[in-house]
Amino acid sequence: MSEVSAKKPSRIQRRNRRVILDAALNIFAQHGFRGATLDQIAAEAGLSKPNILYYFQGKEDIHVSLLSQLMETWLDPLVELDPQGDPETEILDYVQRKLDMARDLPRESRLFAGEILQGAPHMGPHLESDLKPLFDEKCAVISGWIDQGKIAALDPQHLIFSIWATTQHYADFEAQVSVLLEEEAANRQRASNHLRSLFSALLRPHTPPQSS
Amino acid sequence: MSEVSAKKPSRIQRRNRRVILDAALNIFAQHGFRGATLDQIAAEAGLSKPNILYYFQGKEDIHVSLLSQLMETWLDPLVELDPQGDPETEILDYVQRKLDMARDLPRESRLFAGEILQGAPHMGPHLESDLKPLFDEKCAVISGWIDQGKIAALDPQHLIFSIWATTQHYADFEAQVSVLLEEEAANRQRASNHLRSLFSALLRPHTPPQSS
DNA sequence: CGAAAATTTTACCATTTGGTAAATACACGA
DNA sequence: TCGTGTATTTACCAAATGGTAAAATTTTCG
Repeated sequence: MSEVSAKKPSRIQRRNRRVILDAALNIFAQHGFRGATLDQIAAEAGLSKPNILYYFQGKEDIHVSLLSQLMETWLDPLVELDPQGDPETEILDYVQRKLDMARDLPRESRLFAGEILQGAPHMGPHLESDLKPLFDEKCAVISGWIDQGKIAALDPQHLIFSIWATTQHYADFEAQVSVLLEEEAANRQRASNHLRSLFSALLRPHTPPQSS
Repeated sequence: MSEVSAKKPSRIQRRNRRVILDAALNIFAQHGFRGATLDQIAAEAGLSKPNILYYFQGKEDIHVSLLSQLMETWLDPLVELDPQGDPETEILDYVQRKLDMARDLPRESRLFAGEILQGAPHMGPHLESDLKPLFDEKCAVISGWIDQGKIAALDPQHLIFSIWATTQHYADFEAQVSVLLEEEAANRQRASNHLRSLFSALLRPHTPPQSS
């Protein structure tokens, strides 16, 4: 009986909450938290402002809902990094998953980036409780691989930072990337190849030229 | 004679404009353009709001002034990349300069990141006119090095993106980095070493990537 | 000094924005 | 079909915010 209001949500409730969150994701990702207005979100969702406030306590509530919902999706690729798998494959596949995610979910990437950029005012706890343990765990996995001589001696923490930075860059700095890159269909593949080379070179810097 | 109002600025003018821009940099970097208020900037600058509007046409004018002023500083490390120098040294030194800049000027990095994240609403022209030509020029330099067999066959454009992403990450995502890294004095050096390894590994192997 | 120009303050204003109260329309099970 | 709880709209409001007018103060310079 710890739940205060535990009515099961109706079909309309579920639909409208989903519609609102999707609209809010568009707006928040584009303008940031302060830059977004409830009127914009309402218009995007095709609902009236008071109607939106019927489903959410307020602007901040929507934002927080989006962020915590995003956390799961966001951490998923790292969760999948398998301690039992082949180290090089695992890490390069992780890079690829992160890149795919940045490409397929740019709104989510920008929402997250904006939040962190502002000092994570709505996410401090989540970072500590969700991200930090996972990060530490996977750093330990990578350290283990290094100790076993399976990959080069690199810095696990900063390796992960580099993977995050390079992959999310394509979503977060898309406005800049698109100015500098002529629009080509092959860009996606070129980015993927580049990152593969980049991190693959780091993992086996002293290995013979060929391996496959 | 093309200047409309070309009075030379007084000492007070120069001092106050500088004070305002510095205050605005603090506020804009922390809250973004929409999140920042003139009152905050005024308080930070120790001036009254109307007094600020005596020196700048409006909020947007301050923001634009900051951004165009920043452009020079920001591009400087890339300008210094010397086509005549040793390729590996030049690129690794560029990485180091960018990392130092992210560390020493985090406000500027975040201001820039926020602007790009929102789709560069105040910087589109600057990107085209200032950044793009420089970017293309330096990509050509790197391509030249590749053609001469001085470095591995890599993708110049995406290499530069990776350098930007990894270095600026430490400023832009500082809120996340500081949660995940225990505060150590050595972190700065560790990041530097890591990035050196990362890009150095990419440059060295002259083995063309396997296509599959 | 003293007047003109530059600078700063005081007192406002219009708009935007997050949010609310209450009335109204609707859905759905008995 | 009817009544009850759910969903939505209408009409607002108070605070915040970008900005202005004009008076008052300070600086500059002949």
